[in-house]
Amino acid sequence: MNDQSRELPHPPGCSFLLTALGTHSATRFAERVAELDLTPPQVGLLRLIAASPGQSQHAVAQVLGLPPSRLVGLVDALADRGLVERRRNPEDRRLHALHTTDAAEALLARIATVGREHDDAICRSLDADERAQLRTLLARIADDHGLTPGVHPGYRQLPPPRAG
Amino acid sequence: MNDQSRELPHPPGCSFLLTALGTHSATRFAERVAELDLTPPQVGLLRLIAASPGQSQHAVAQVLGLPPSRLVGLVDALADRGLVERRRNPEDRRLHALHTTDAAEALLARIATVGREHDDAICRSLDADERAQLRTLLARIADDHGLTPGVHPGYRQLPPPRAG
DNA sequence: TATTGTTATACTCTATAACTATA
DNA sequence: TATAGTTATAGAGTATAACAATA
Repeated sequence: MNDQSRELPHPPGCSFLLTALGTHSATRFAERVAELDLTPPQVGLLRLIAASPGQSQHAVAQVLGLPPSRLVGLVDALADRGLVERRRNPEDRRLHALHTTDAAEALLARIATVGREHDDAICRSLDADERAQLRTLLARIADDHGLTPGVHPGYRQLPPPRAG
Repeated sequence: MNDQSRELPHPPGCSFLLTALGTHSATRFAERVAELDLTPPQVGLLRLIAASPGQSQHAVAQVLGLPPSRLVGLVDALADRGLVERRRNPEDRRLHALHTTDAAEALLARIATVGREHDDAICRSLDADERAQLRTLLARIADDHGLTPGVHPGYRQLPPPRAG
């Protein structure tokens, strides 16, 4: 019988706080972009295409770390709404270069606003100095673990390449 | 045509780093506990039962923020391995009090070790002072957002009660 | 009639593998 | 034969709702 109550470790380590807050932040962000009729993976893809237009689906899939077959549905959803278009490369008709459309501009601006609002909501208990401190510490960890800046690691099923 | 390449916001805000690192940390932790044949939800449940034995499934479900029906499968898996047992309350036979078994002790110790190793791996690029700083900042945010200490918010489908 | 726990069902997300077209 | 993209299929995870036992 193990009936005496034990404490959960307190204070918890950084990693548990990171996991818990990361989940919380991701959930809140998903709620916000849902009001733009977008899912977080769609947002990440749209922003990536806007930042590096003209890449093939294969190339984009590799950057995000997901199988090309999964990209099809994501691109379809954005293309059906006129936010993204596939352009066949006449020199190699197998390739579909991905581009955002003019219609995506307004939405990208709203996404940027939502992102800032989300950031403010998450960090509202920290002053400017503390936020800068936090960014510095988190960026150090992210770099140490080889995370690609600006790319959410949640797409990939396999670990990112280890940083040297 | 929107062909000129634009930068992703750099440096990113705290919230994106939090989301990305939280996902990364969660994935790595899942890999570690998989070697103990456990999933992260099972680990959270086992640790909760060990910390507060004797609670009903209903009560545990409420703490974790998941539907009671989901708890059934989680408890079943742990009970089948002899780590947890359901004890009927003779005064109200509807209630199943949850307890860890003696056999769970060794596993809980290994979970604690794995947790420390995971924490060290995540934070290895920070010195002791920096880790303390990070914990302080993250704990402030977690408290501000009403996260229950020691409870992963990823079980629940609805937001935790907002902090006053 | 209300509550605890369980079972049945359906839905979402995603990976794998087969397939088409181009090279 | 190899590659880009697509479609088909299956599996994991989870919520909802119906159900059984107990109060």
